[in-house]
Amino acid sequence: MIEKVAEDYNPEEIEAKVRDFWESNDIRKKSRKDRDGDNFYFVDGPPYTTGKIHLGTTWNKIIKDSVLRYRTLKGDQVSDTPGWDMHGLPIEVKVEKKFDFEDKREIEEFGLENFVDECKNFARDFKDQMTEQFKEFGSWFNWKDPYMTMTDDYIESVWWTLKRSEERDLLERGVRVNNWCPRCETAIADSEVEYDEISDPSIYVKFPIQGKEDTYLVIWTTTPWTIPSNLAVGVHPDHEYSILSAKKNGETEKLILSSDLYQKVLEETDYSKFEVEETKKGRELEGMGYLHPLREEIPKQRDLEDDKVHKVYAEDFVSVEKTGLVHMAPSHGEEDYKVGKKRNLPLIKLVNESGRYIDGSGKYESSYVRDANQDIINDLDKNGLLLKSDEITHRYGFCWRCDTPIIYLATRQWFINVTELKEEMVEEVDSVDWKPSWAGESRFKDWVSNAKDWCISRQRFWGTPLPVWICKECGKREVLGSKKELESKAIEAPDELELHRPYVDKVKLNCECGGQKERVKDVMDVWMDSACASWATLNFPREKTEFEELWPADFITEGHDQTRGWFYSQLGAGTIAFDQIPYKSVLMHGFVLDEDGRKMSKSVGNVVQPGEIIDRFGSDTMRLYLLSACAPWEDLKFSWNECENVRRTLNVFWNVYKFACTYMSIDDFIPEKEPQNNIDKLKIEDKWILSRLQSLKQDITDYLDNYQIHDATRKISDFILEDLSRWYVRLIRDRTWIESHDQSKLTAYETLYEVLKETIILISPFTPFLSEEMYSNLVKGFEDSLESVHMEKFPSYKSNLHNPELEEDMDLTRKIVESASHARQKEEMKLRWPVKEITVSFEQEDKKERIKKLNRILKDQINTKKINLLGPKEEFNELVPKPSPKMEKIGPKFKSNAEKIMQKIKETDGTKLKGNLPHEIEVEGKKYTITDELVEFKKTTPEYISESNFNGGKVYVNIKIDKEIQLEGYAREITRRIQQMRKELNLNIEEDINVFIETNDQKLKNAIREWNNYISHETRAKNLKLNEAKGNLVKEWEIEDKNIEIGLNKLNGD
RNA sequence: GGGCCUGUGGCUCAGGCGGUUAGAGCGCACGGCUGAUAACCGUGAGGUCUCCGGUUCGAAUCCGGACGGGCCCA
Repeated sequence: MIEKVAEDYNPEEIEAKVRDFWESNDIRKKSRKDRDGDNFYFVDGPPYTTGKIHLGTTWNKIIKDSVLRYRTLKGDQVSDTPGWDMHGLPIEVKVEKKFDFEDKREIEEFGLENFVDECKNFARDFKDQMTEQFKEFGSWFNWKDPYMTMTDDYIESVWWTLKRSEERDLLERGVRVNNWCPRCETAIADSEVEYDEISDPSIYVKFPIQGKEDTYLVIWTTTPWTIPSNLAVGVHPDHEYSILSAKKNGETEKLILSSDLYQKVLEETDYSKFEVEETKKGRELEGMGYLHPLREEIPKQRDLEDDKVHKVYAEDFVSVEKTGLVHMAPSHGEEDYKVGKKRNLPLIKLVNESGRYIDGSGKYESSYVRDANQDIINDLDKNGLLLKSDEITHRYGFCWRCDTPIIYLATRQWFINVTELKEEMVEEVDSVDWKPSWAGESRFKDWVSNAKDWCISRQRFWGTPLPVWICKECGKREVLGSKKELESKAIEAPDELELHRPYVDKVKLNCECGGQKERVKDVMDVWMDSACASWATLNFPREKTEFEELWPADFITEGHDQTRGWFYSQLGAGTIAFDQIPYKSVLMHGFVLDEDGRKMSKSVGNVVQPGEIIDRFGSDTMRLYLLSACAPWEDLKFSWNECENVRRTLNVFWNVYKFACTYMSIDDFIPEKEPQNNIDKLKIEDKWILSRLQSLKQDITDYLDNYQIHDATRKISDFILEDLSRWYVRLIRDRTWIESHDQSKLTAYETLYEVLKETIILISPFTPFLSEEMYSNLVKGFEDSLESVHMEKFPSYKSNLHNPELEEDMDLTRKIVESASHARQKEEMKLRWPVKEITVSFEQEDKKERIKKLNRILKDQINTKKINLLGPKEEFNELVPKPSPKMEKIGPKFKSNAEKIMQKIKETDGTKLKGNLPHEIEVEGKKYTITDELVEFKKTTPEYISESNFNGGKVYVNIKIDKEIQLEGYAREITRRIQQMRKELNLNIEEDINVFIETNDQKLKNAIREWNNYISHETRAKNLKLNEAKGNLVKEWEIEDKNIEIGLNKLNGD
C-alpha cells in the first residue's frame, strides 16, 4: 500500500532521510553490483585537499556523479574510486602558518619528522572534511577507499613511472631557469604561478659602447635587479636600428635604438632634438662591445675576464618593442639562459635561493632583489646612464600559495625530456574522443605542441620524494621503482619504512665504486603525482589484473584549466610509461562564474558556497540547476533566480506525485503487473503521454551518450512541467474524481503510475534524493520492487507505445485550446462559464481529420457545449459581410454628398446589401443607387463571436450567454465557493458535508435547484438545501453583484 | 600581445544547413483558475540578436575586424 503524501516538498527532510537510508543499507554498493554491461573505467581528477570545496568542485563532482549514475542505470560496471591530491606546497604553507614559520630554516629546526607529520594530519583532516561536503549532495564514490597521493602505495606507482623515464633515458638533471619562489625557496611550475596586477619600475638605461665616446645602446626593463647579472644585449637580426644623434640639456650624444621605435622613446625621455646618422640591421650590430653600467658597483662584473660577455648578440627571439634592444641576464631569463649556453657565456650567479644578493654583488650584497631596485636605479642615475625612470602597472607572477612575487632563477633541477616525446604525444591526442571536439582539436593540441621539458623537482619537504640516489664518490645515479627495491638495496633498511622525507633520506645504497649513494633531497612536482592516477588507482604495477582489464580510462572530466594541467600531465606520464594516452574520452567542463559572468573571488566578495545553495533549496535543486543551466563545456553564470526556478520545477514534480499518491491511496489502487496488456483500454490522452514518455527515453539516451547533460535534463524538466503536469494531469482530473471502481479511472491511474515510475528512474541520476523518496513510497508501495531506485535499470523503449503523429496532433490540440482561451479572455468570458459553441477552422484538411479523435479533449478543455471543425474550403457561416465603401469611386460620383452616403453604406446590414445589389438607399430624403462598383465587403465576426488565431488556423468562440448557460455558470460559481470553504475547514478530500444556502436572488435559487446533483457531487454534499445558512462555517459571498450566504456542516468526526 | 571559447529582451538560456512578424522561463503589468492549491495557468509590454564592415536578392545565422567576458599562454 502506498501512503498519502501530506506534506509539501521538503528537501531538507527528504535528503536527510535518504542519505541515512543509503548509508545504513549500503545502497551505493548494491547499485553498482550485479550489472552485466561493459566496464566503464572512470578516473577521478583528484581535488587538492584544501578543506573546503567551492562551487566549481561541486559542479565537477556532480557531473561525474551523474554520469556514473547514468552509466550504472544503463547496466555498465562503473569504477568510482575518488582521488585526493594531498602533497605539495599549499599544505606546507598551512603548517608554516600554524607555527608562524618565516622560512625554510625554521622548518628544519622544527624537525622534518614533525613537519611532515603535521602536513600529513592536515591533508587527512582536509580530506575527511571535504568527503563530508561531497557526500552531502549525494555524490556517490567509494569514499571509504579513495586513492590518495600520499600513501606509500601511490608513491610507489609514481616511483615506478619515474624509473621508466630513467630506463628510457628521458630523465635529466640540468640547470634551467625556472619560476622560483624566494620565500618557499623552490622551483614552481608554470601552472603554480598566479598572475596579478602589480606596480614595478619601468626604466630606460644607456649601456655605453666600448671605445666610443658618448655612444650608447638603449634598453628598457621592469626588473632593474637583473641588471647586476647582465651579460649581453640582444637585438633582432632582421630589424633595422638607427644610430641617432640626440640632444638634451645642450649636450649631444649618440643612441642606438630600433628605427621603428626611437621616435616614441626619445619623446618620452625628453630629448629636444635628434637626427638619424646611420641605420644598421641587427645582425650588423652583432659583436659590438659595451661597458656594464654597474661595473663600478659590482665586483663580479669587473672581474669577468671573458671576451664573450658584454657584447651585442642578434637573436630571433628578441621582440621589437620599447627600444628594440633587450638586456640579457642568463641566470634570470629562460631565453637569456639559452643564448648564454649557445654563445658560451659564463653563468654568473649573484642571487641566491631566497632572492638575496650574494658575495660578489658589492654594495647590494644581502639585500632582497626587489628591495634593491631603487638603489640600482639611483646608481644608474648617478653614473649618468639612466634615461628615464617611471612606474608601470602590469601583470606579474606570484607564488600560488604564499603570494610572493616570483623571480626567474637558474638552478639545478630534474627534468623529463618531454620535448623528445612531443610528436608522439600530439598523435596520441587524436585517439581521444573530446567533448566538445575543439577541446582536443585546437586547444589541447596547441598546448602539447608547445610542450617544454617538464621540471619535476621541488626543493621542499612534503611530496613524493624523488627516488634518485647518487653516489658521492663517483656520481653514478640509480632510480628506484618500488619500496621493495629500496629495502633490498638499502645498506640498512629500517623495520618500518615510510616513503616520505625525512625517512627515505636516511636510507643509503652501496655503489659499485665502493662509495655510498644518497638520495637527492628533492621532492616531486605534485603534477607528477596526479599524472599517474590512472594506473596508481589500480595499484599498478604491484597489481596487474585490474590494470590489464580496465586501463586506459574510459572517461575523465575536468575544467578547461586542466588542458595544461591534468589532461596534459597524464598524457606526458602515459607516454613515458606506456607510449599511450591514458584516457579514451574527455568531457572538458567550464568554470562557475558569478551572475555577471565574472570570476568568483574572495576579494570581490561574489563567492557563492555550495552550502548556501543546499541550505536554501536542497541538494537536488542545486544538482539539477548546475546540470541544466548551460552546456557542460561552457562557463556557468550562477544565478539564484534560476535555482529558484529549478526548485519550482521539482515542486511541480512533487505535486504530481502527491496528486497520484492521494487519489491512488483513497481508491486503494494497485497497478497491474503487466500494464501493456491493457493497451486497448487506454484513452487517447493515456496513449499520448505514454508516447511522450517513449520519445523522452530516446532523447535523453541520445543526449547523455554524447554528454549533452544540459539537453537531457532540460528535456526531463520540460516533460514534467509541460506534458505531465500542465497537460496530462489536467486532462485526467475528471477521471480521478469518479467515485466507484470505474475502468477509465483505473486506466488513468495505471498510466500515471507507469509514467511516474519511469520518470522517477530517468531523473534519478540528477536528483537522486527526490527520486529515492518517491520511489520508496510510490513504487515500493505497489510492487515487490527493488530496494532502491538506484538499483533499477534504465526503462526500456516500447515501440508499440510510441506514436509521434499523435504527439503532433496533441500539440495542435493544446494550441487550439490556448487560442480558444485567448479568445474568451478578450471578451472577459471566464473559463468557468461554459460557452455554447466553438468553431475551429483549419488551414489543412488532414489536420482537421486528425484532430477529430481529440474532439472530446477540445470540448472539455475549452468548456464548450458544441464544437465544429472546418476544413480549408469550408466557410464559417456566422461571418458577416461588412460593407466597406470605396471612397475613390463614391467621391467623384456624389461629390459633396459622398461623405453622408459613405456613412449610410457603413450602417447598412451587410448581408442584405450584398444580396441586393444594385440597391437603393435614402439619404436626407434623396435616393441613391449603390452598385457593386461602389462597395466591397469584408468578412467580420458578429459581436457574439470572439476569434483568435493559432499556428494552423482560427478559433471562433460563441460567447452568447443564454439562460441555460447562465444557470450552469452560477452553479459552477457556487461550487467553487463551497470548495473554497471546504479548504478553509481543512476537510479531507473524502469527507462528506451538508450545505445550506441562503439567497434572495431568484436566478441563483434556480441554479441551485437545477444543478443540485452536480454541486452536491462536486463538493461531496450529502444534502444541499436552500435554507438558513448555518453550520461549522458560514460565509457571505457575492456572485456577479448578487448576495449569497453559504453554510457548511461537517458530517464525519466532530 | 597570442591561442581557444563566448556575447540574443531587465535576468538566465533556445535558435544558428542564411529565407515570412527571432523563441522559452524568470521578473514586470493585466487577467484567469481553485481539492495537485503558501501552488498553477493565460495574455501583454519589452529585442537596431555587442558594434563596424564584407559576401548575398536576403545575415542573429557565413566571412573579416573592433569591443566586453572566461580559460590558457607570453
